[in-house]
Amino acid sequence: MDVSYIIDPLNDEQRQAVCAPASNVLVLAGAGSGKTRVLVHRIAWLMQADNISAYSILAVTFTNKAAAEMRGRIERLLGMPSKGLWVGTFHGIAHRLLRAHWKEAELPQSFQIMDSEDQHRAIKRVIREMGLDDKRWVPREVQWWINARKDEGLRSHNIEHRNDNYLQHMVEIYREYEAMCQRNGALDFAELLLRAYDLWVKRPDILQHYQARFQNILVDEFQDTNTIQYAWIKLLAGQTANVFVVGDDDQSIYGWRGAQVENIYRFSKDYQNTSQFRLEQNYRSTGNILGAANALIANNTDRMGKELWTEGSEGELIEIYSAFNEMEEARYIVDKIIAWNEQGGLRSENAILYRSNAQSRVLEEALMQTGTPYRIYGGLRFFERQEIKDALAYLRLIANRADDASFERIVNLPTRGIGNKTVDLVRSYARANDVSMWQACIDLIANGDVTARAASALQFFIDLINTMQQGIENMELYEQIEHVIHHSGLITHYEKEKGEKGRNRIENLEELVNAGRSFEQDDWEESEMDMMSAFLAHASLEAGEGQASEGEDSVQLMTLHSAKGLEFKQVFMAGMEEGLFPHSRSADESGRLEEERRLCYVGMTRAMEKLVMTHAEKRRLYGEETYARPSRFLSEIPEEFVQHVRMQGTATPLTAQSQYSSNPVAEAAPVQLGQRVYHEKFGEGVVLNYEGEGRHARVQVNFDDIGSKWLMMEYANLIV
DNA sequence: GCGGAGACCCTTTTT
DNA sequence: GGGTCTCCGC
Repeated sequence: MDVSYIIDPLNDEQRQAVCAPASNVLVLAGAGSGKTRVLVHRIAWLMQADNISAYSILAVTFTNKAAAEMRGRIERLLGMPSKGLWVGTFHGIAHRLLRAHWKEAELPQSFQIMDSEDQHRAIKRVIREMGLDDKRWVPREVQWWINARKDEGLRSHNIEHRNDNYLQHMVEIYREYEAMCQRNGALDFAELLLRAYDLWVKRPDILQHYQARFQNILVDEFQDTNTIQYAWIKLLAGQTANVFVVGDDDQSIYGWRGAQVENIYRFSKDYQNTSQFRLEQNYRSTGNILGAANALIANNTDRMGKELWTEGSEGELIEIYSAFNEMEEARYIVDKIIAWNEQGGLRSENAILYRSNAQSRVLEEALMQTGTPYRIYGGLRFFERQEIKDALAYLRLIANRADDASFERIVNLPTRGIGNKTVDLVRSYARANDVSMWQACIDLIANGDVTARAASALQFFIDLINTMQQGIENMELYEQIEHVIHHSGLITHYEKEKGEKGRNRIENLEELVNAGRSFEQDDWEESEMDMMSAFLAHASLEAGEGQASEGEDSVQLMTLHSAKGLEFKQVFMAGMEEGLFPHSRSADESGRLEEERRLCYVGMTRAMEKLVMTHAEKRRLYGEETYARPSRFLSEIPEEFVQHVRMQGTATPLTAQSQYSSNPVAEAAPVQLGQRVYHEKFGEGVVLNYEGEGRHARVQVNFDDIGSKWLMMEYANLIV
């Protein structure tokens, strides 16, 4: 068989990795070095050259996007559908296993997946029911703690707490939460992995089946695996499978959610006969961008050591722009994008990256003002929207009456006279008698234990759900959704919400019907599940990037985290300020700081042609004005790669001076342009510019050591 | 039981 | 700044 189409497009290093003899392989792949390409070609190689069946191959990724892309590229390369091949996220594959073996995993067949918000609500409820103070036991923190334990493979009974009061409480909450999930047939994200792992540990016969099948396991982004994922792979691999992992320790940015970079180092020890390959040739970025990124990341200790290089040109210098405040920063970025666009470039070739989602608002406003189309990734995703979750809760309750979380969400939405008191009553009856809240309603009505008014309201709700279930029998999936959003009263309810918000919600609900329709066409695979259950699981596992206006050429906005794996011709990194990036919460531990630096490295290496990093001296964030120094990461980039750009107008300070000199306030300024001043922290410098009056007066000083800065006269204490 | 007004809290990244 | 929660009047 001719396999040249598989190996010809590869460079030497890539080819060695792709064609490595069947054994364990660790590929250390730098940013832009063709990581996905190696995985895709390796799979094709296994099938075509080694004649391995697609059925014996399992490829695991972290995001749905990556999984979809890998599958698509494999199919394009082979020119046929990848039948039998398992490609998916850790969570998706765990879910698939649990659906197939729900009984052995001790789950109800109708088990549901909770997203983070569902989990948060559930934990909150547990804390309240235990009579604990949620000021002291903050649901968010507890949630975080429980997830971290699950990621380590620990259940409540595995955790020692001896005389530690705090731990003891945490473990108790954890235990109660576990019990509640089990009662309701609800699984959180971490539980999917843990259950799938436990399933194999408890049932060696099932494990053996999969071990025999998946003799070839491939893992993408290996540096992001956590303890349980590592253990899961290891269990599956057993003694005989060949494991091929690709990763980059410099791009490990998920330590905060349990990812263990150490897993890369461990790999060669845990898997015998591992051959190791390094991909350092970069096909993405210019020499200057790579030089800067290499220099930055060299500040981290604990690296496996890699240096990216390119055959391409040096390209343009990296631009560092010092803005005055966040609005000016945004305007600068948008202007550059518009210029790019006017010179014939696409808007979609531009990405604006930021550390935290809170930064996106100002950027959005600037884009909107200029009528520049944009698209935001992350933030609130489709299936996470309130109205969508309401609709899904109806569908879930129809599918599974024991789903208490869904019950609570919609029992009085739209309001139908079932208030907190009644719900409390239902909840405590359910707890006391160990039945679902649904069943509790039925019992309470039958026993006459509720007021006549509450009883009739509850009965109305029960009838509503039952009637809808009958109503949607024999309907197509999308018709079922349509039926439910109308008959539940959700549409009417949201129609009452005024303004654009309400209209959007209606549109989203209608979009949900469309989502059902396209799910039927594209995503539905025959399996143990009925289509509705599959759709509901899909809604939890894939938050749904799909937004409207996808077709339009638009600027891409996203956090640095979600930019990993992507590339853009021109990249803007906004908010390069101490406290924001590196984030203040990362300052205390050095490990966290290194992770921030890796995040910066990830951001920089997204750029193909041009990288612009901006910082603002003054920023309104979380409703408060803050002043921040430029990020230390900026000063870690050697000057040879950098071009500093100052605020517009300041490049010609003297003309600016003539404009201002007619201004009486400027004339009254305590400093003069061109004057030499001394600042306690920044040393000596020359006054370049001055503006504002009184308390708000600001002065720009070009310091001998650190360059130009805007300072508030009020605080600067300049010595003339 | 319902809805509005104001206090209160947080505030990184996501499958 | 804004989302959530609580309280209060209807």
